[in-house]
Amino acid sequence: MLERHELEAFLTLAEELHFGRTAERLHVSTARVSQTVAKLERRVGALLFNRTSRRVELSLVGRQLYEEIRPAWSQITAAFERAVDSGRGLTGVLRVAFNGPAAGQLLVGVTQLFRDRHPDCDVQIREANPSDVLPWLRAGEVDLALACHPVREEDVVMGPVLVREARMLAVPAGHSFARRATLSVGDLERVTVLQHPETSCAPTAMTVNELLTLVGAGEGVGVVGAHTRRYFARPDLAYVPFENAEPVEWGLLWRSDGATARVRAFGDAALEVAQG
Amino acid sequence: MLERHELEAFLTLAEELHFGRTAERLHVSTARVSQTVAKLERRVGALLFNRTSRRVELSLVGRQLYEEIRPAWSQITAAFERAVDSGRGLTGVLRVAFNGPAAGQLLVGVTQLFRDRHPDCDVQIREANPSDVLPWLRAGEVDLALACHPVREEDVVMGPVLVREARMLAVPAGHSFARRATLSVGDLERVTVLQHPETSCAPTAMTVNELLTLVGAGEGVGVVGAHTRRYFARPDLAYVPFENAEPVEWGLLWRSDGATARVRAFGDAALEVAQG
DNA sequence: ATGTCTTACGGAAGACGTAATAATA
DNA sequence: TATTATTACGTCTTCCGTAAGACAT
Repeated sequence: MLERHELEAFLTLAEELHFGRTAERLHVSTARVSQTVAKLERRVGALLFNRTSRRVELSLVGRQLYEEIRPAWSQITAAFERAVDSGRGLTGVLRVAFNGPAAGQLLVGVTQLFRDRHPDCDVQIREANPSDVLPWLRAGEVDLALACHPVREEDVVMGPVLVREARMLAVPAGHSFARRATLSVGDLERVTVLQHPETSCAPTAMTVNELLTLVGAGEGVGVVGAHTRRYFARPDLAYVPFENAEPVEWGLLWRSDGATARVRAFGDAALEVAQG
Repeated sequence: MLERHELEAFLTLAEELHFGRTAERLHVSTARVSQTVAKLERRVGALLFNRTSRRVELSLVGRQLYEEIRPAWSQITAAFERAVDSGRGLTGVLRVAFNGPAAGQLLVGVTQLFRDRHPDCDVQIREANPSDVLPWLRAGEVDLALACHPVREEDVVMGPVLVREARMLAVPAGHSFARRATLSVGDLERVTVLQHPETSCAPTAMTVNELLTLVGAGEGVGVVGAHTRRYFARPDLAYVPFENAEPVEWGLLWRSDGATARVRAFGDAALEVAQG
């Protein structure tokens, strides 16, 4: 008595706190989520969520239940995944997200190696905007993402660093910094730094192109990785390296409860390609 | 993807290793168990059980899966039970097994107190043969059992001792021991001791009456608790106390993953009745 | 030959989506 | 008024038991 679909509806709603998004993640209608949760609450005998048509939040019993069953259910799904993997070897689909042409190019090589080794496992690559990466991972829309480290989230694991590149500043072509050979981090205090999703949690630009356009328009400057200079050379911009900044590091991300054999095997392939 | 009914069919079959008993525990037909497991195996891509129509045993992947999933699922069901308890207070049914008239009499008092405190929770009492106690607990047919301590099983928990009584020996009326005021444990070496389910794992008598009948027929002697003398006084038997034996101890037993609020509340009531 | 697992098939339960409704900010 | 949760209802999947079959001892 506590069906899988009820469990997942409850867990997902507890995370999303929104019937629409929950339904989307579960690929069902919002009506179904509502009815499923309502039925569960009737059986428990108490509201699991306090909600109006505008806000959803966990009740006390709901929170307690969530905390107790979330890790256990992750364990079960992971164990099942492992059983499938050892049952049929590496099969199924592995969905990988990336952001930016440099990451894409790296993934091409990794994917070739992976497909070579595991021909029965399908690999699907999707480009993501930086702000999509974590939501996609959390929703299970992708199993892996190649993104900028560091991501400090409890439910997401970072793999080893695959690429390290110099941190550079994108400035308008006419800016005084454009004539400098190098910059120091201290120089940033004298200019407006536009936030960029790869390096910040509160972005003003959702994509690299948006950021660079803003910089070109003189709205400010932007911190980017060295690859940007190669892939996004523009007449209205100049890129100047820092002399004392930490490098930008790229690596794979996956959900901490999503470390399936597929994910681990892809991580192995990625590390080999990056090192070789 | 791993429905509750599949999970329970798998876990139960892994414990019973028998489709018929599994079906019985799950209250479904054996055909259903067979189809459910078969479907699960198709999805995993490997046999979970090696079986003929005569023998069922866990495969390697099956064993791995069982060990990883068993504790997690227990956690989930227990958490759900707790949610229901805190949601509607103590409701539902509590099924308690006991063995022997003395235990039954104690349970009458405990049940009265429990019903007084938790009028919304139904209590069902069933008498069990000593050999039924553990199977019934494991199958979830009862939530609690009042039985002889000690039971040393990993999946069964013993509550505190509720009753302590002298250990006595049942002997034929004409036996030389029948004229003794007391016996020592050493005396047992000179006679045939019939095993009794309450005190042994390899019984020759399934019930107390069977044991006493055998003793009366001169087949041997039997070790029993003092209450037996009161409830099973027979002309063909004599009961003689030991002077140096450990007392017989009675207490409640429940499944280690079945410590619901109902079970705990009944345990509390039992302890109060036994002490008061 | 008997007990046990599996296959075949018809019926019922309930999970699902669409569309209309209620409620909140 | 717009957004979001809930209710109503018809469809369809699939879970289920019965009964017959296959298999091993």
